[in-house]
Amino acid sequence: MVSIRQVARQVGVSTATVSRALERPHVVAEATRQKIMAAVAKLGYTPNFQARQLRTRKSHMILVLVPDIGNPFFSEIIKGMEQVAHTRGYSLLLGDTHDDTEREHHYGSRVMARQADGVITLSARIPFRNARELISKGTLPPTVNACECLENAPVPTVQIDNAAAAEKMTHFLLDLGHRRVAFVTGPLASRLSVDRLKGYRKALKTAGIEEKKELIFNGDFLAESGAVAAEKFLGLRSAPTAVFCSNDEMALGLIRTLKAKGLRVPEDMSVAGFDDIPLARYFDPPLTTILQPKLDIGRESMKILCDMLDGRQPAQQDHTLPYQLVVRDSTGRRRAR
Amino acid sequence: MVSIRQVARQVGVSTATVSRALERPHVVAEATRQKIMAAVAKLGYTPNFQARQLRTRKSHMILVLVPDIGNPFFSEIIKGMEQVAHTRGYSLLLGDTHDDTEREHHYGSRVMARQADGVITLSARIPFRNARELISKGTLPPTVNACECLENAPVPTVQIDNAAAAEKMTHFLLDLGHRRVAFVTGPLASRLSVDRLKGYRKALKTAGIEEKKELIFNGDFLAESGAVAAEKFLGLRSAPTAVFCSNDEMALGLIRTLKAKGLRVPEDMSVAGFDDIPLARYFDPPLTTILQPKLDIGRESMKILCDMLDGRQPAQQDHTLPYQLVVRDSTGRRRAR
DNA sequence: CTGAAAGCGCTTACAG
DNA sequence: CTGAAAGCGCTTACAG
Repeated sequence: MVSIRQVARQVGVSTATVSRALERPHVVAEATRQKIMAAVAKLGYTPNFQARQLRTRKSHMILVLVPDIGNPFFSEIIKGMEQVAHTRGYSLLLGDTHDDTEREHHYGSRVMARQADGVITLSARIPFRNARELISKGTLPPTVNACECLENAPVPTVQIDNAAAAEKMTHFLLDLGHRRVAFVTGPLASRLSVDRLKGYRKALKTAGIEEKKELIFNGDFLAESGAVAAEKFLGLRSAPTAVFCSNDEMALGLIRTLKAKGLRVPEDMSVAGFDDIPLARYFDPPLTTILQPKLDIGRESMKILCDMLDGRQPAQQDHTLPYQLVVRDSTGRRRAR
Repeated sequence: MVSIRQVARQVGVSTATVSRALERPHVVAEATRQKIMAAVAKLGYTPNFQARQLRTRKSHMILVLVPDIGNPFFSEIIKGMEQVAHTRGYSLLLGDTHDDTEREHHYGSRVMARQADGVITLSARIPFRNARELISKGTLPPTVNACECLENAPVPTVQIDNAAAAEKMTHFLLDLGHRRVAFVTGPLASRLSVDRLKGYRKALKTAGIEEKKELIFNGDFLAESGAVAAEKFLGLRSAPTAVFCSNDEMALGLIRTLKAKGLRVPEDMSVAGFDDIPLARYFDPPLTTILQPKLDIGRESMKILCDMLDGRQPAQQDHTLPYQLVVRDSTGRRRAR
């Protein structure tokens, strides 16, 4: 590896001058600068980032913690993060946590070790072992949360209003004449899943419809659990005429089972999803769902973190982005059976 | 930030001893070690990675370059990479290149700057501006390629035999009685897409079937291009009875248009895909496709790179992983019209 | 088993 | 506009 000293020697200047020529070209005499640039090119010099980072005490890396990078919902968000990070001179240190606390702490320690300047997490936990202590001491490293919600923590959060979105979708189904509207939850350990359930409940209440326990199925966001939910709902004495799933994958799994049992969607049962993953419009039937602005969630959370690293604290804690109810063909008016 | 000096001072030993206690505990007297560990805990000391990296000249980071992190095929592969990286003590520096050479070079320069010890790329290019020169000088940083194939470059490649897989699928369709088998390519700038096309052609040739130009559609791996392909094929005087798409998304887009036009799959037209993304089994009909071992591709490529970083060159350049023809319901025997 | 010292490759106040 | 010097926070041969 060629270092700054070799460039300096070649040109006959000090390393300080080489450093300046590279970092703040205008403070160096033009002639000097040109000689330096020529030497840099000739020697194929690339500044050592680690050295620079150590000296400037900045890594220009952002740790991104995701429960499952294979999930298309998350990977879209990360795409948005990368866009902003790139334009602002940061790189992504990616940690797939498998939703495991140990792994979160493992990666979180990289921030403590200054390998990253801050962290954006897509799960509901702060990834530091001694999070409470750090918070009370006011020494929590710059942290932003996307999609989830960290309670009692001074951490900016970027998400849609999950409860309101779920409420809206439920009302939409209700307005279509459905009275027995079932709901498939996500893993209830996550705040976002709970919020969606709340929204569903609130809509029922507003409409004066009694909540039926058997119409709520605890899913896990995987397509297969939608399939299991379908089996269960179909086994009921009185099956629902509409099902609202907490994500698109579960809706897809549910629809598949419905069709396998000879039911038509939406004629025999309406089905709605949540997220609007890229393939949702290609489902058969195309899925009615809640569009989450995935790229924007990624972009906004990264923007906030970068601002924090630049010393600008966000004006507010909660950043609520707009969602959209996308009506496609998987939902329809309730029909007499 | 508390540094190693403060720990040393607290215990009354040198920084060297603290460093040893942390890195090679057995070379330090047990009593000393315990005092040090106590101080570490008390002060909340975390070693500074950047300093360690600079000193040891190892970043323990791997640059992973992906054309589109939002693509579920790629994100599964990255998942596999992360698994191996984590167990071997490496972290992922993620670069989304949008298939853009400039961005590849931007991220590639991070390796030159020692911010990463090596790179795995999922595109067909070596991400260094002066790649040729580096190769001829023998100073190419450790590089591994996954899924694509870098010609004339001393870079290990991990992939399935795309040509053989495509050939097998084509034979499968032919054996079902189809004679007019269409093919939707991926972007032909990529070697892998060309290989699949080659396999398709070879199968036709072996079967003694003349290749028809109008039965080959140049797609781009997006669902929409499958839809466009469907329009085109349906507009032919003599439409194909089977279509083989170079990935699952295009197959899905194609199927949607087919259905919209009133055709049944597979009764009126058989459709096959490639990759076996997680949702492929939930398509309607469930998609016949080539299963690529995505996690294994990720794992294997990371294993090879880590081995290289440990000084172990891989025995061979090409690492060909097994694929699988998965027959589901989107393909069937050719029927008389 | 431990310490003093050198050094990884930069950047930056300070002085001129 | 430029240089000498200090220092970021570690690790490691060397010596004892």
